[in-house]
Amino acid sequence: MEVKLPTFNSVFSIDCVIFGFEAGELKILLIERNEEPYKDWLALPGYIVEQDESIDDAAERILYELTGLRDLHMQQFHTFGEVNRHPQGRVITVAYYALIRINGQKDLRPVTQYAKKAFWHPVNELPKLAFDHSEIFKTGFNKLRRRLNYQPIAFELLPEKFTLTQLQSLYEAVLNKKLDKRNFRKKMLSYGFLKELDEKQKGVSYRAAKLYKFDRRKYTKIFQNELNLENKGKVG
Amino acid sequence: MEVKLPTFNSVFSIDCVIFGFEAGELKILLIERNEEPYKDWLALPGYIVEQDESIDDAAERILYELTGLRDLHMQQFHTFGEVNRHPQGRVITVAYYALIRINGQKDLRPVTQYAKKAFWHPVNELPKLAFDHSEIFKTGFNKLRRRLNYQPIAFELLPEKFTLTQLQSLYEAVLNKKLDKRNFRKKMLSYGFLKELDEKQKGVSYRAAKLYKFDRRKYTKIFQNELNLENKGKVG
DNA sequence: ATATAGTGTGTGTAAATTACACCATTGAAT
DNA sequence: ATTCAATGGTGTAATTTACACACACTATAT
Repeated sequence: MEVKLPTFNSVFSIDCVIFGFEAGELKILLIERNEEPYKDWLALPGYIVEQDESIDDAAERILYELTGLRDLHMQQFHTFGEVNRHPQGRVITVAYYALIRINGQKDLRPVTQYAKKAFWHPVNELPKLAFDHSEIFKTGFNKLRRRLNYQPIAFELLPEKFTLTQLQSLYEAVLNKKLDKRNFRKKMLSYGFLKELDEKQKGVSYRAAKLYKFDRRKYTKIFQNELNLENKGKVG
Repeated sequence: MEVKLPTFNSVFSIDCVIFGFEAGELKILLIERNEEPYKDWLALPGYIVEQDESIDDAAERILYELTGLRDLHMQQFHTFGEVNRHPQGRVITVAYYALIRINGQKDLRPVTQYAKKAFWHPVNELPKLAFDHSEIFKTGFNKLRRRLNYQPIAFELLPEKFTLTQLQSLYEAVLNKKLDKRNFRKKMLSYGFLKELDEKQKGVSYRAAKLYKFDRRKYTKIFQNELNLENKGKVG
């Protein structure tokens, strides 16, 4: 059945690439669309920017409306402006990404009818996505990789208390390569912004590892005068 | 005298931060505006995107119309979408940057009446710019700095034949810090994509340095299989 | 209760990279 | 001819990175 669609001109939209980390796997948030075009397809959460909101505000609103997630720290990473990227007309989209702890989150519940549901999907073996969203995801993943090297973003994906092995496996999942355990530990600990706790891991059937947490105050104290973390912030 | 201006909604524009290198100094391209708002102010070259052109195409066209420069390899780096960044209405602008050899270029000649003239200005001690262009410049400069570390962009700023000292002083100008001469040479040469020429510098009143050129074929050959140049591509 | 297999924790050393300081060469000025 | 100013060009010590194995803990089988 062919559906007749309206066309429109000069529209800004936002698309979101939201990363989470769960069970040693890196995942992103997808929605199932409930609207033409690409009805029933999987897609990144995304929608149109209003006249009276900044694009940053729009990104937060849209993510909330499509997935129920709020208060993420989202950052734009690229703008996609091919003429025919949207079948209904000229839509330029600004892509944002954010990181989140999956465990701490409740259900994902779209609050508009534009999405049927929202769910996490491993970044490996993603299905085809609506529009040019596969390309948007790929670009976002590359940016994430780069940023991991100079910003303390990993801690936004992990639970508050984590082991060094968990931290390392996150780095490995994002960078898609094995890292050296000794050096990773040495380097991470040498920064001084990881706080060693008295607790140990529980419920594991092997030697329990020490738990750590990220001390943001120390982090900003250490790096407040440094413009450039290229040497200090790099792991791997 | 107050000028009455039209207002408009939902407009995309492009702004360009074009870097050049001349006499050991890093410079950017500015225009003097010939149109309200901000008539007579200095600004980045920028204008509105048409309906039927991709933003990448628009960037090239707009730069050409305002400065006469063509065929630069421009890359977007950030999109600015505050509601009130433009006094006449909602304008979201995608900022692009590019690099160019100043020497090789002829006169700068705007081909529309929107700019009175276009000229190079050192990045140090920039005057106040129209709109939020000072912020756009600053963001672009930071991106340039980062990209210098993992892409061979320096060679786009230098003449075809250059000395290692020139290359180093460009890195120093962009990164705004002194680098170690020995390591810089060792590292640059170790990559293997610099071709040593039989020629030497001419017209200098001191010991003439060897000339080199960038061998892009070797570069792509060397790095074709590497996703990630973090270790190899880093200088400094 | 004891032995054993399995898995993750946690550490030392050699190789490679980076930081640093000096002498050499040339042309211009006197 | 001598000195000065400017840049070219190289060796060594300090730091960072790469790499492999012994030990601790748990679960399971006997």
